[in-house]
Amino acid sequence: MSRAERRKPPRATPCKLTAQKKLASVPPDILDELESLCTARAFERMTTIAHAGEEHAYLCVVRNGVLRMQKTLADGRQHIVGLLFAGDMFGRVYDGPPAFDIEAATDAEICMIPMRPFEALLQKSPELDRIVLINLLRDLDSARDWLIVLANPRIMSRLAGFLLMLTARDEEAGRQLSAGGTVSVLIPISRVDLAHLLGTRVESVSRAFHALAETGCIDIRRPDLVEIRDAEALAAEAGDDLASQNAALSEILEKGRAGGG
Amino acid sequence: MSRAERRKPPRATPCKLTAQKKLASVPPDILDELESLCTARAFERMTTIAHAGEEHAYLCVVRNGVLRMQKTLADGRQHIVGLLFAGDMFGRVYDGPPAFDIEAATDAEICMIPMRPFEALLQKSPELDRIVLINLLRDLDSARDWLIVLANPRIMSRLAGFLLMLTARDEEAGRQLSAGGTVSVLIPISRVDLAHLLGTRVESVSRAFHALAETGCIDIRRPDLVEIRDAEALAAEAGDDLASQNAALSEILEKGRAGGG
DNA sequence: CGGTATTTTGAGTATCGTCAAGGCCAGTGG
DNA sequence: CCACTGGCCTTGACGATACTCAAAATACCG
Repeated sequence: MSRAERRKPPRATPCKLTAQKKLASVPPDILDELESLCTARAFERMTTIAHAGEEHAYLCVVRNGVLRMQKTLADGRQHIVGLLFAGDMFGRVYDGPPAFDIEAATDAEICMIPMRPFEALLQKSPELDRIVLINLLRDLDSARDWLIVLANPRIMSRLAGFLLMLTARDEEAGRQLSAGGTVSVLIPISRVDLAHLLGTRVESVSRAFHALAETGCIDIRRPDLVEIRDAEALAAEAGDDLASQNAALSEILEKGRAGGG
Repeated sequence: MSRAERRKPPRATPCKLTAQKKLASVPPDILDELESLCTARAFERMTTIAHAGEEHAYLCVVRNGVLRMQKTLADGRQHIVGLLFAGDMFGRVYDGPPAFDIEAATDAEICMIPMRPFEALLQKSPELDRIVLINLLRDLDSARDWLIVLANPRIMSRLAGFLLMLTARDEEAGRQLSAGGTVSVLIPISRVDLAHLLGTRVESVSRAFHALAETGCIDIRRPDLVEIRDAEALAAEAGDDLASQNAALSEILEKGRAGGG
């Protein structure tokens, strides 16, 4: 079923873009045009949303769920270079085909706007253009965050970095942590995918999880659900440079230090 | 001396931006305005060009030399997240302060355009805006290339990937390789920096260099100058996914395969 | 020519990758 | 309702690789 849905995305419904606070600065008339162009579509887990080498026909905004950007190698192995969460955009305006596939890591809903009309709108609205540009800058920062995480020689440290970045993405989690409490993080991808993302093997990922649990940093509730018990220890394990470098993350740790002792 | 020059860049000279083929599609009148705003400045090796946390006052284009983007950690260690070569742009339009320092890895000349007037020009010229946008997309691809290189578990493979990306950046080198010949690549950063970039230690980098020399992939002329003897073997070592994924690189290898046997 | 920074080499230890087997969970079919 | 099956996660053992510490060799600069 999911394979058959690849080329014809299912369940097109109108989409309320006004909910996206990212788009707050866009003038109402442009926003109206955007909404008329935009359809929300649901994708099942494991379905491919965009293929590497095929020009993006849509500019997309993730409404909910998690997407993964990946390169599928000749031998069938997959290499993940990033994850996309709610609010993230993708689709390369003005440019040629992408180098990566986009797949739904979980069931996901996506706002899709046909590319050509979107580009036309981009030229009409400097505000919208700015948002796209700033969004790209954020993506770049995010990719460089990943570089720092991956540059860490120890797998356990890389996993710590991953967990922190996952937490930083989620405002809700941030609030709970800064209240001095613990927070549960849902890990949206399998161990295999996580291994690809961290540049290692499944077994090492598993061992790293349990090593972090051993030191009291985390508590493994389910394979895909961990509780952050000591965010600071986790940050220390990740190398601390990560925390000092990521604004959202350092804010969380800062608050946690003040509130939770 | 070099420390003193940090805040007041030396030797401001007018700058011919028409030479940048990237800017070919910009209308002449806009280009004139750009050139009147732009001054070229020379930076000595090791001098800081932009500080993390300080908003960029200039949009910059590298004329020659190599720059490194890095995070300086609390304990003084430095972590490199990318290199900038001739033609590369940096400076975040519309956005807040950057998370990384920019330092000259070699002596370098840089075109600097004051940010506010540049942003004004950006709103006047959709062509210029597009160029900035597409440039960002390229940076993003480049960062993701790095992710794939860094995800490789073996240091020797990461070094192979680094050398190939270095070669792919340099059109001259590409041409020589595609003629079936060998090509010498100047490594613009020290072993320590390279170790930081590859997420490992100096000793391992050194060993990896000599391991690649042992297998005949490269020839070490000087510590900072290696000759690529077998680009294909290097690509195989780097994992091949890198080559298939990077357009410039695969083109070079393609030509080399056809021309040099 | 001497002093310094960088690179290289060596030995020992920790970590990770590989191969193999076992356990847990959900979905399937009796 | 229960046994079976397949996918995913975990654990164990062993060899390969990389990190740490220490020291020597080389290149660079005045």
